[in-house]
Parts: sequence; C-alpha cells; structure tokens
Amino acid sequence: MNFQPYTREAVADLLRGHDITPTHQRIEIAFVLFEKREHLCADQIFALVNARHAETSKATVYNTLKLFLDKRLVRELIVDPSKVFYDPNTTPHHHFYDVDSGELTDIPADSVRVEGLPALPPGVVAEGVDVIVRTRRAS
Amino acid sequence: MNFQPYTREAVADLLRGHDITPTHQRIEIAFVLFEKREHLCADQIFALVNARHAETSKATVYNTLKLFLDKRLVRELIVDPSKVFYDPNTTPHHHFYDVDSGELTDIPADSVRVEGLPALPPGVVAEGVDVIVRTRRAS
DNA sequence: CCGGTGAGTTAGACAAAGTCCAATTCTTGT
DNA sequence: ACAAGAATTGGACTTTGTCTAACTCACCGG
Repeated sequence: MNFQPYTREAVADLLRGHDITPTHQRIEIAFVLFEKREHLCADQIFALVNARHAETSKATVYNTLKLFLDKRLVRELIVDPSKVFYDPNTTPHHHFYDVDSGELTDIPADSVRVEGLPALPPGVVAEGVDVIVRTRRAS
Repeated sequence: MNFQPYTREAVADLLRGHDITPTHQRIEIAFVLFEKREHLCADQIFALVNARHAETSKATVYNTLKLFLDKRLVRELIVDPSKVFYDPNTTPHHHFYDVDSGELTDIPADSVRVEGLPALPPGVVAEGVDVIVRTRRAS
C-alpha cells in the first residue's frame, strides 16, 4: 500500500478493493492509519478515532484491525512486549526498535538481503520474514 | 551459553559467573530453563518450578527473569502477541514461528547472513538482530 | 414507503499477562 | 552469630485484549 488516500471516499474505495464493506467506523479507522503513516497500537487508534466525538467502541477497533489484518490492508508488528503495533505499510520492509523509547523506525527492504535461510518443512509456507534490529543508547 | 549445567551446584556457579546471587528460587528457575533447553514463557516456568512443592511466587519468577535478562543469562523472544518467551540460548540464532500452533523453532545463525542494513544513528548501538520467519500451514 | 434480514456495532463484564508494594524472610560479610 | 541489605511474598492492581448478547443500521423486495 503505497499511495495515500486523502479523502474518506478514497479510503472507502481502498476498503472495497480489499473486500471490506466500508462502514463509518471502518473508514475512520483506516483514515487515521493512512493519514499518519505511523506504527500505531490499538489504544492510540481508539484515541485518535474518538478525538472529536466518541463514535467508535473499543470492540469495533479490535474487530476492525483484525479484519484489516486478515484482508492484508495492514501488517501486525510484534516487537513490544506489551502491545501489538499496526503498520499501514504492507510492502516488504524491516524495522529498528529502540528498546529504551519503544520507538519503531522503518528499514527499506530493498537494501537488505537475508540469505541462507534453511528450507521449510513440507506443508508449511513462509508468511513473511521479519528482521528487527534492536537498538539502545550507547552506555 | 552452550554448556548444560546438570546439578544445582553447577547452576549456582553459572549464576555467580553472571553476577547473580544464587538463591534457592533463582537456582530452581535457572535449572528449569537449562534443563529443558526450550522456549518457555513466565507461566510455564512458574508451573514447572512449583510442580513438586509450591515454593516460588509469581512475583519472583518475573523479577528473576528480568534479572536474568539484564545479566544476559537468557534472551527475550517477542514473537507471540500475548506473551514473552525466554530463550536460554543466548548465542546468535534466529527463529521460525508457526502462526497456527505458536511453536518456535531455532534457526542456527551460522548459515544465515543479513546484509545491507543501514548505519545506525550516532549514540545508538545495536543490541541484536532478530530474524523471525513466520510460517503457517499451506492452504 | 415499510418491514425484515443479516452484517456491523456496542457496553460492559471478563480473562490473561505482568507490575507494584509493604511486610517478611533470607544471605552475606564480619 | 548478627546486623544490614538483598530477595521474596501475597495480593491488589493495571493494561491489553476478548467475548457476548442486545441493539442499530443499511439495504432489498414487495
């Protein structure tokens, strides 16, 4: 996903293109994700969506994120021991993770090569290869 | 950590070697970790340690794991969205993660090469590079 | 229009992992 | 053996996420 939909209509089209019925709540959630193209967790998304008027419940935020994940509209980043981050960038790329601040930064995939991975057992497919470089302030 | 300490005395020595005062509870926890050389989460460790006689509290298990982590006796694996796994193997290696079963398998590091990572900003050091290959049953 | 149907949403109770604290118990150095 | 500091403890608490049963909404046929 590398174009940026600016209007709710564009977001609605994006959802339709992924087989997702565009509802008010889903549009708002997707809008927030694609507006700030950042790594957000469910909590932050919940807060951002409801910033003006409370309109979307916690349950819907979780339901919707799971749906988006399933439909490959976003990616899940499991990197922080206490919460999952959602990444609106589904093209292959990797991450720096600052252990001190919890901050996540993208590493473009084109420069990085991972070689020598062993073959997978039969009947099993790779869903993706995540490279996470954990960093911290020099001591 | 690639030798396997079989006795509590050997475990105690291992702890001392890492600047950890060996207490009963810490020895039991380390013993469990190094006996089964598996990826265990706090819950499982708590259960294993208390399997015979309840002797170690939940708080101590968490305290101790954090201490072990700090002293580089174990490694933390953040791969499952709901819990942290602890890996008694601190030598460089990577992991397969089966999304369906939650199972973790080691990938020896010597075969794998990660190339082309961008330089780190000044004042920041890499703590480690984790490669996680997410797999699932072919559909 | 209007009422029915099924998908989507909701509040709030619940569950699981992990943290925190003040009181107690252990380890260690002398 | 003892004092002092370190480690441990139960239990309450927090946070992230799940579940459910009721409700709402968009849409379709008549």
